[in-house]
Amino acid sequence: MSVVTRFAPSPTGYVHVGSQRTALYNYIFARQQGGKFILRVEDTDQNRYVEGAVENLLSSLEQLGVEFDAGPGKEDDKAPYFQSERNDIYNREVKKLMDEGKAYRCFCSSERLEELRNEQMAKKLPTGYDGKCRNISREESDERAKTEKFVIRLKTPTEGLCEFRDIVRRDVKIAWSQVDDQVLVKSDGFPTYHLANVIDDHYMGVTHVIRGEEWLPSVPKHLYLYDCFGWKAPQMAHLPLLLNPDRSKLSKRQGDVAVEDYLKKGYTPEALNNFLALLGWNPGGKNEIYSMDELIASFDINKISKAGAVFDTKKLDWMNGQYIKNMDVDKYLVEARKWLGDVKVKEDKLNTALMAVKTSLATFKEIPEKISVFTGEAVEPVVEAKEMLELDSTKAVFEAYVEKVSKLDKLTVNDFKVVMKEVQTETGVKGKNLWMPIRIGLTGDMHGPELGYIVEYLGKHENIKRISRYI
RNA sequence: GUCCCGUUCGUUCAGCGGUUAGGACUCAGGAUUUUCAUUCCUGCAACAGGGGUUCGAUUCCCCUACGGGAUACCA
Repeated sequence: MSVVTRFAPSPTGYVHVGSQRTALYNYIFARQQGGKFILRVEDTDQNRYVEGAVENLLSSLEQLGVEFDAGPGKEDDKAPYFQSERNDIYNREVKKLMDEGKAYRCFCSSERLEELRNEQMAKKLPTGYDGKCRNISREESDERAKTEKFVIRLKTPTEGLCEFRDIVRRDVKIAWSQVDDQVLVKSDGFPTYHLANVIDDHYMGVTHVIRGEEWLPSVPKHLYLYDCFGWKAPQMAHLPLLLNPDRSKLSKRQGDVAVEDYLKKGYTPEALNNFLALLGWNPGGKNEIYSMDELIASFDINKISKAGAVFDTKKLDWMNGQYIKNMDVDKYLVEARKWLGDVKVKEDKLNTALMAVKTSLATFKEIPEKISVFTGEAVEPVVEAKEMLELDSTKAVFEAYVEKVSKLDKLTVNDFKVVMKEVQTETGVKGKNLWMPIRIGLTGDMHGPELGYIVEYLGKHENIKRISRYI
């Protein structure tokens, strides 16, 4: 049977990087197995509706190149892909459960439930529904349903052990006594995650459920539901969580968690995917840079690690820098131009300036700062730089430099090289004492991109003007 | 409280009964470069603790500690 995986986020308004990794693993595994990857929107919680969230979700996935084969906008015979539009299916299936006595209406108030929980906690007992409405007769239940609010609960086993195999966790055992009579249908008539998830996965033909570790304790409920329906359960793979530097669950409070945040900070989709894919799994070997195709080729679902991984952006920075350095020149130039911000650069010299900083970027967002050496005025030299300017040799270099440059019509990178050669011959100064004063004289700074680029960018007159100040 | 899951350098990932415990990032030092960056080389740095099993445990089992998750009419 062909593999079908799915990414099933609830539309919260942004894509969490942890979700992105889950989506990535589902996508990669499906592609590798020659299977199908589907996107399903889990929007059964009416209270959590966020305007524009679906558009945002779709756009984030598209930007990162995680392409689904079926989903919103790509409907097929399994559609709809919004859970909020599938209520007929859920109702139909729940009725079966009710008729077979595997689910029941519960009329308990939320106040009673809360009280119950507090009592159980106080007595150091496991918390959970006590089954008060479990044995109400169908007749009485039907009657009360006409006037009272209710939810529908699953009648889960009360004793024994639920044992199952997880691709990541291997063998897991959970006692049924720990499993609550899960609410399947809320009082507003919408299904809970547990119900909708199982029904959808079944009807959509999902073969592998790859999702976050937070779902592991719910697996018995899901397995039992498959059982009640007489369906074959998919294989499960519960991924380790992404963590904050203090090892708590990665959260907004301790930094950016949305994919779009990182895109806005100038990280490339390729680097972000590469980085995320290697958090929890690694093909081994020296190389850490993998294109999507390479990830698909080398991914091994059986080698996903069990422990949570800290989302440390240091490595992301390095990785992103690698992607920028190795980026095709044309692509780089197009992308880099989007990040100029307020910096005003002469159009005819823009490419020169951008190429000069290509190898020094960690993210695109650094571009304005990095190319400001071209566009800005010279900064005030630091002490060490000033000392350099006061050297006797510097005076000779500057005079010779101005003299040579004055004779030229224009000043290109190559002209500059020739000039420097001549200055060196004439003054006898070479090495650091030759080059550094020119750099400082022009920019005021001791560091920066290759001098030739700067010289060419500034042009003949500006060169003369800036150097002359120190003669 | 109860249950589940986890624990190898600071971070990340290898290792799957016998290894000088390996790679990558970070950091430090060096080489190259007119500077910074790049690139290259070198170095620092880890098996949470305690019991077993075994001729031999980082690898298998148990306990403890620590961390995380779940415990919702949220997903």
